Amino acid sequence: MPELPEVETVKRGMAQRLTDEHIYSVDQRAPALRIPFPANLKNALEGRRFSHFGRRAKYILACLDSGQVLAIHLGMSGRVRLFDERDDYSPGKHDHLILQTGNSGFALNDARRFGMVMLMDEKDMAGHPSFKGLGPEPLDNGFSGPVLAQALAGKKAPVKSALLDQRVVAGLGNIYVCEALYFAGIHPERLSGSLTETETENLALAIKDVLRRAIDAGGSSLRDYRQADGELGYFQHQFAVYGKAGETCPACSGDVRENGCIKKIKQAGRSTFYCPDRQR
DNA sequence: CGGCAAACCTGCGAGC
DNA sequence: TGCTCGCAGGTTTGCC
Repeated sequence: MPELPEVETVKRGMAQRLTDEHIYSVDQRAPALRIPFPANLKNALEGRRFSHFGRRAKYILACLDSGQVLAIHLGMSGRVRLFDERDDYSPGKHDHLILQTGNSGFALNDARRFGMVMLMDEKDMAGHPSFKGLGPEPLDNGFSGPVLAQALAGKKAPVKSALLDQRVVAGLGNIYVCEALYFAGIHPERLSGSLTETETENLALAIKDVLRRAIDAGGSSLRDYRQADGELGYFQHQFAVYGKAGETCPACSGDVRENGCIKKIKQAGRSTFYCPDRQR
């Protein structure tokens, strides 16, 4: 399900609910998701307190008072179901990990089991294989047109594929790459290295803008903490091109045409949606 | 080295 | 109604 905005929304829901909560039980109901659960998970968690929550790329970082971090990746179908009454939760299908705290708790639900749960010392995180090669956080000040241009320079892959590469920029997925390219007016098949300075500037701005708007939409759907489960928030109803093949994009909506402008193609095995008239 | 397809797994909607 | 097919928001591996 989740790309950066959804993961950020889930993280905020968890932070709101679980910060300073003490963990008193860990129920691991499957041996593994995409990778095995950490062998010492129960021991490492029980009795600890959640000190704070963070996010890096699409990983939720649940930080413990022990100095360790529980890093959760939701894969394609992962959800975090928060609950608020102690012992008030009966496991459902695909609930693979259930964690109870004094006043709350959550179940990690993942039908496809593409998700991951890892445990590491906070101080070792930066060097961990899953984090070492990650590119900049797109919403950080350090991410800009020139930084993006640098990362794309010399790459032969189409810009669409390059933006999915977490080493170029962290946290984007198929949906928001399509949306950002649309708002930047850049054709997804353009070669990465061929973008002008103006185009990389516009692209960096479009990435920041579309992510911010999606997080805002997710945040607005968060008034009920139960919606902190990794589903696309209301923003999915605001996609300009993603999933809209054959429909008309917002910029073309004033034009008279028989068929919608939005096309769907495959790039590196992934669907790309774009408007040939507005993306060059 | 870079880029791409395949694999990991289940659920869902479309079409017959 | 029920079956089969194709497709799905991610990451990693292994092959060219």
